Amino acid sequence: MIAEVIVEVLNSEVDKVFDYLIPKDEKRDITGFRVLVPFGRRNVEGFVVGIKDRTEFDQSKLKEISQIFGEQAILPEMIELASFMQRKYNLKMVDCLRLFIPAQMRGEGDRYKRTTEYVLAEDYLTKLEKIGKNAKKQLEIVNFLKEKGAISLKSGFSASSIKRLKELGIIEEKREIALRKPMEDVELLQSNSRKLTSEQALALKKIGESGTFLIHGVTGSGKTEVYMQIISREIKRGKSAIMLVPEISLTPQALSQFKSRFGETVAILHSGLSLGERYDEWNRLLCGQAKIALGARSAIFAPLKNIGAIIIDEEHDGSYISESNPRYNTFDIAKFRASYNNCSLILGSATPSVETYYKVETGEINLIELPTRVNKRPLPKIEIVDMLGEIRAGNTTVFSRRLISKLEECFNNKKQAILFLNRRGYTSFMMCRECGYVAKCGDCDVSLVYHKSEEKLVCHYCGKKYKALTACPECGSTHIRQGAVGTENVVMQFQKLFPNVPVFRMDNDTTRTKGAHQKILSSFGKAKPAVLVGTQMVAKGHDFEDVTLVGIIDADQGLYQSHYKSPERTFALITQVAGRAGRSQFEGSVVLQTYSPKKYVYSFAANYDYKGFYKREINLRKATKFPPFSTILRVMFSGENEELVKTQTKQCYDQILEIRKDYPQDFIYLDAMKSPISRIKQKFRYQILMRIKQENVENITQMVYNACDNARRREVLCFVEINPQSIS
DNA sequence: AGCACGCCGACT
DNA sequence: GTCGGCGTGCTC
Repeated sequence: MIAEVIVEVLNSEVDKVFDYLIPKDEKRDITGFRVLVPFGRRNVEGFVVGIKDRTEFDQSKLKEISQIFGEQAILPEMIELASFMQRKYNLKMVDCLRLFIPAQMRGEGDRYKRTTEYVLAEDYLTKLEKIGKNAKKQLEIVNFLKEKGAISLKSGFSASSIKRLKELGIIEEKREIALRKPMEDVELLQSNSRKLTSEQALALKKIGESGTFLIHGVTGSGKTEVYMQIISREIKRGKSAIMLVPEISLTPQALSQFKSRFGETVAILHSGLSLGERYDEWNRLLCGQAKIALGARSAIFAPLKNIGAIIIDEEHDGSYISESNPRYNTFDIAKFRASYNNCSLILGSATPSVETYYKVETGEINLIELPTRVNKRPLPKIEIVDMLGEIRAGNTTVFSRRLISKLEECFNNKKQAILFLNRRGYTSFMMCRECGYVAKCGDCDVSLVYHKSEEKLVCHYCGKKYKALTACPECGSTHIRQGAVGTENVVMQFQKLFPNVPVFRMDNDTTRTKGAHQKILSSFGKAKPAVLVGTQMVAKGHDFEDVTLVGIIDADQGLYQSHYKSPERTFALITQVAGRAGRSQFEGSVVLQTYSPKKYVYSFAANYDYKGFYKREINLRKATKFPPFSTILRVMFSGENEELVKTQTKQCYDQILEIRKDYPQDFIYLDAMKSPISRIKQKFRYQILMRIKQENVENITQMVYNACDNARRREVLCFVEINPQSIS
C-alpha cells in the first residue's frame, strides 16, 4: 500500500503530496498519522493524508516510511479542513495541519509528565538476604513498602538507598503517566445550573441541533448561563462541544466557572498554559476523557469528534481573525466544522459585528435576543463630556471636571472605579518643538513611545528599546512636546489628584509575566476604594461588585484609524467597558470623554442603541460599497531589499491589472502602494489593495492567489489578507 | 528549507 | 586548467 504524505519542511515551497510505501507489517489504517520519511538525503516528519494502492509516480523510486508515530493521528475531518483552508486562504497544507497538533508534539515520543514510583518486586523475599548488614535504611524502605505499597523519590528516603535496592532487584521502578491539571489551584466558584429566566429558556429552546444562531444579549443578560446549558444538553446527548472566547476574556474567574460546572469534562486551551499542560489538555480531548474544549481562537481546532455545538462568545472580537501565518477567520472554520459535524453554531455578543448582523437580515443566521438583564437593573448611565470644553475652561489634565467629581463621589462611598484608555506607555510620541524632530525606531517606520517607568523609548512594533530623550538629538533643544497620553501617564496624573487611593495598572506591560493579570485583578478586588487603569483588557472577563464608575479617558482613540470598522469597534468597546460598572445592586455610571462629542457613535453608544447604530452603519457600508457589500483583498509584500519588494509588487500588480481587464465590473477599487507603515523590523512593506464585488469574489480571489504565486520570489514574503483588520 | 546541479569569472 | 560564486530546480 502507498501513503500520501505531506512533508513538514518549514517555510518552504514544498507543498505537494508525496507518495511513500507503507511498511508491509503495518496493518492499521494510518491516515492522519504522523510519520518519519526519508526526504532527499534527510529524514523529515510528515502527515499521512491518504492511502491508495497505485501511484502515478515511478513505483521503483518510492521510498518506504521509516517510522510511524502511533498515538498521534489527526482526525479525517482535520485533513478535509486543512485542504479547505488551503483553498480558501491560499495557505500551505503543512501550515494548516500543524495547527491541529500542539507544537511540542513534534518529534519522537510523547511529552507526558510521568511519576516515578518504586514498588516491591514480586520475588523480593528471595533477594532480601542480599541487603548488607549495615544497610538499615534499605530494610526500613522494604518494611515501609510492605505496608504502603509504593514510594516515590520524594518520600524522604535517600536516593542512594533506593538505587541500591533497585540494583539488587528487590524493588522495581514503576512509571506512570500523570496528567498535569492546569487551574487545579484555582478556587472553584460555586456554579450550579441556575434557573433560567423566561427569555433565556426561550433562547435555549430556539437553538436547534443544527444551523447558525446569533444570541444578541445586552451585558448582564446571562448569555454565559445559556451557553453552559447548551453545552450540558449536548453532553447529555453524548456529544462534545467547543466554546471560544477572546484571549483576554480567559481569566481564571471565567475558567473556574466552567471547571466547577463541568469538572473533568472540560479541557482548557489557551496561550497561558505551559507547553506540557497544553499537550495534556489536548490529549484528554483526543482520547475522549474531556468533551468540552474551552479556549481562545485556536481551540476551534480541538481534536473532538461528534461535536454537538460550537459557541463563539463575543463574536465581534478582532482576536478571532488570525493575523499571522496561517491567516484564517475563525468563523469560516467554525462554519466548516459545524457543517461537517452537522451541529449548531452559536455566536454571542452584546454588539455583534455589522457583517454578522447583516447575515441575520439576509436570513443566513437565526437571531435570538436577550434584551433584559438578569438582575433587572438598568444599564449604567453614560455621560458624554466634551474635552475641548475642558481645555477652554483651562483644564489641561486628562480628567474632566465631571470625571473628577464622579471619582470623588465614588471614593467617598468606598467604591471602585475603572479608567479605560486604549494606549499604553506614557506618551505616544516625542517631538522637538524647535526643529520638529520625532524619535523614530531605526528598524520600523513608526514613532517611539515613551515609557516612563523604565525610562525608555519603546517601539510598539518590534519591541526595540532606546534611551529616553532629555534633549533633541538634532538641535539640542530641551523643548520636547509630548504626544497623546498613555496608561502610565494616567496613573501618574491620577496619583497627583488622589494620593491616597491605590492605583492598579493593567496593560501589556504589567501583565507580561504568567499570573500577573490575575494578581493585579485580585489585589484590585480587595482594595476599597481603588482604581484600575488599563487598556482593553480591563473591559473583559471580570466582574467586580464594587465598581460603580467607569471613565473612558479618550474614546476617540480608535476612530483615528481610518478603517471602515473603527466606528463599530468603538461602539463595542464603549459598551463593553461601560458594562463593568454597576454589576451588583449599586448603581453604576460611566463618563465618556471625547473631543468630538457630536459623533454619531457616541450618542448611539450612550443610549445602548445597537440597532440604531447598526442601521446607520449598514447604510453607510452599502453606499460606500464596503463589507459586507464587497470584500477587501490586500496583498502584502515584505522584505529587507526594498528594490526587490517593489519590483515584485509591480509584477503582481500588473497581473492583477490583467485580471481586471477580463472582469472590469468586479473591481470597485484597485491600487498598489507603500504600506502606511512602510517598514517593520527592517523589512520594507508594499501592498496592493482592492475591493471586489461580492458576486464573483471567490473566483477573483483565486486569480489573485495565482498572481501572487506567480510573482513569488525568494527573499520577499507575500501573502493575501481577506478583509484585513488593519491596513497599516 | 536543504542540497545538488550547472554555468561563468579569477586563482594555486 | 580548476575553485567557487549563487541562480534554478528537485525532493516520493
